[in-house]
Amino acid sequence: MGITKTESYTDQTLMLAGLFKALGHPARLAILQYISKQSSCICGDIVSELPLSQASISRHLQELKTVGLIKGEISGTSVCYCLNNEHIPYVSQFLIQFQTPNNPTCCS
Amino acid sequence: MGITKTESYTDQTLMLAGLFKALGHPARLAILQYISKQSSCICGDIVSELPLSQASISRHLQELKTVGLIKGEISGTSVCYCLNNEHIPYVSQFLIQFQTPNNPTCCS
DNA sequence: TAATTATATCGCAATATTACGATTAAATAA
DNA sequence: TTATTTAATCGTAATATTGCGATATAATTA
Repeated sequence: MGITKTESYTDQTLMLAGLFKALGHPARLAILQYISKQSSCICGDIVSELPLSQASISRHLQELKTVGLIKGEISGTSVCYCLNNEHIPYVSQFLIQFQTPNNPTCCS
Repeated sequence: MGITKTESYTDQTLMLAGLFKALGHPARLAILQYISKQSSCICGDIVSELPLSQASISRHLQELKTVGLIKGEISGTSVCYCLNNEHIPYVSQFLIQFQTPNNPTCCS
């Protein structure tokens, strides 16, 4: 149905899935890397960095903001975006459980 | 368009985005956690663990397998799935760049 | 061989995502 | 006030995802 049975999962699982989902698009990864590369806040010159329209970049930025991966602040006519790394540790921590050695007797 | 301009990104970015995307659904996170919880290979009793139909679970398993997050091996009439942690370090490594301290002069 | 079991795939419907041009809104500059 | 600049939002079209019932496939068992 293209709709997810969200009521069946814990809040934590839903939150993590939301973060992963936001990270699950190459444009958003590129945006995050570009913002992270800058030492200070950058503004909408992401548009000139990526081969997407202003409208599309803006939508991706909103998605990243919604899940809390970036913050934005109006400054004049432009908007300054920067990383919000608050949630990154949860994501990294979650992945650790999958870093145990592969079971050698299993699915060779 | 619901289609991504994949030709604009590096293979590495596309691969990471694919992994994040696969992780970006609560059912798939739940499946991974369930598989990881078992000490040995488990089979399709994931179906009885999650509130999804056999067809839907099977689809999610295929997606996880496609991006290489799990491996599957036929054993009798059933199929044994287990984690493939091969790609996890890339994902974790990628996230490290975002773990630098937030710029305090930026987007208070 | 026929039935059973376990899983994958097909076909479909509902919803979501992606992208963009056009428009709107809000702040600044002329 | 009127332009200009910058970014968000609207509307639309194309494609993707999610989910399930039904069916197919493949190995096992009777």
